[in-house]
Amino acid sequence: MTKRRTIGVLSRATGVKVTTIRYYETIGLMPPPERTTSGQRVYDADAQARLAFIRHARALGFPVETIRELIALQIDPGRDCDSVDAVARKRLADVRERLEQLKALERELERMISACAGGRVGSCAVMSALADHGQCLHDDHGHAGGGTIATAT
Amino acid sequence: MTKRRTIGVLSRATGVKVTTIRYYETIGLMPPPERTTSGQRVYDADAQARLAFIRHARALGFPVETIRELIALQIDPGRDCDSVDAVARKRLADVRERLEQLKALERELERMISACAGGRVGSCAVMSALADHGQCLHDDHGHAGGGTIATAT
DNA sequence: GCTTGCCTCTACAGCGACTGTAGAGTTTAT
DNA sequence: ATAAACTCTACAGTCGCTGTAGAGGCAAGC
Repeated sequence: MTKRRTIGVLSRATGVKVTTIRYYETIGLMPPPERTTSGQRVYDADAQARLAFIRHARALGFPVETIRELIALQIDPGRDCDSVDAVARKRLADVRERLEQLKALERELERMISACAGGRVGSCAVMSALADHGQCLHDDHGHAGGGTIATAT
Repeated sequence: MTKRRTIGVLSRATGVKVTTIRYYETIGLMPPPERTTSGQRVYDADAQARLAFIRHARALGFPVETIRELIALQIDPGRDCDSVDAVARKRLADVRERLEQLKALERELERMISACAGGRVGSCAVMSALADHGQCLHDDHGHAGGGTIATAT
């Protein structure tokens, strides 16, 4: 007996919000499930496994497009593992790059905060550190407008 | 003689793209500058300082709303420095939290990749690690649907 | 004066990955 | 029978920009 899951049950089982599950369906990441006569979605164990896979990959920061590729590979399990490995390695490289950026941010924020003596805003070290024309971080203020600002948080 | 800067000059001076400067104007982060008779924007040194401040704060990951608050504080420099300090500390806490998350991702990705023996996709360790129902990272799969998936990269 | 080539203008759509809302219908529990 | 909880669709909004289209402006060289 294959368990019949409504979208809410599936949501609680996987930790993916109901609206997000429907969104994944609209973008083709989840296949359209069967419906009851009244039109409610009914999911099986395969759907749950797939959603769990997606959730885990998203938690690791893989973009949706990459997950789409991984699923395509999954469906064709005879192929070489290299592409999967490459995707994971690429992701690891991205994560490490972001880690370095964040560590730099951490250092600068620490420096700013420790300099704050708690006076008035007019003489606040944090403020003057910010007003300082971006010397500390990545000061490309001379030549090119390569203004890729660090993607937030 | 106050230098008259067109938007392109300002852009090159600060490393903020022309379109982004105009965007900051529409959202009220930059004040509307003077215009030539033909309608082109003309900026002064104050505008450049303000834009440099914004750029630096954005590079540190402060959200635009927070920068708006900081600018409001800046305009009123007699007030206590506490709120500025608090904003910076909050940001530091956010950065550190994100650092921890990313380190966890790094560890899990390393583990996945080192387990990959390079066979076929059907038996790929990376794939089965992903299919594994989210045990490793933050397995809130029991009770609540608190599905805040780690914000990507 | 005229052309060339870059610069600037406005207005609006699109990105990624969802989230929120409105308004209506369905299922389950009491 | 009724209330509570769930589900449906469709679409707008989020954040911080980026890209596009089509039109007009400006300095330098001829």
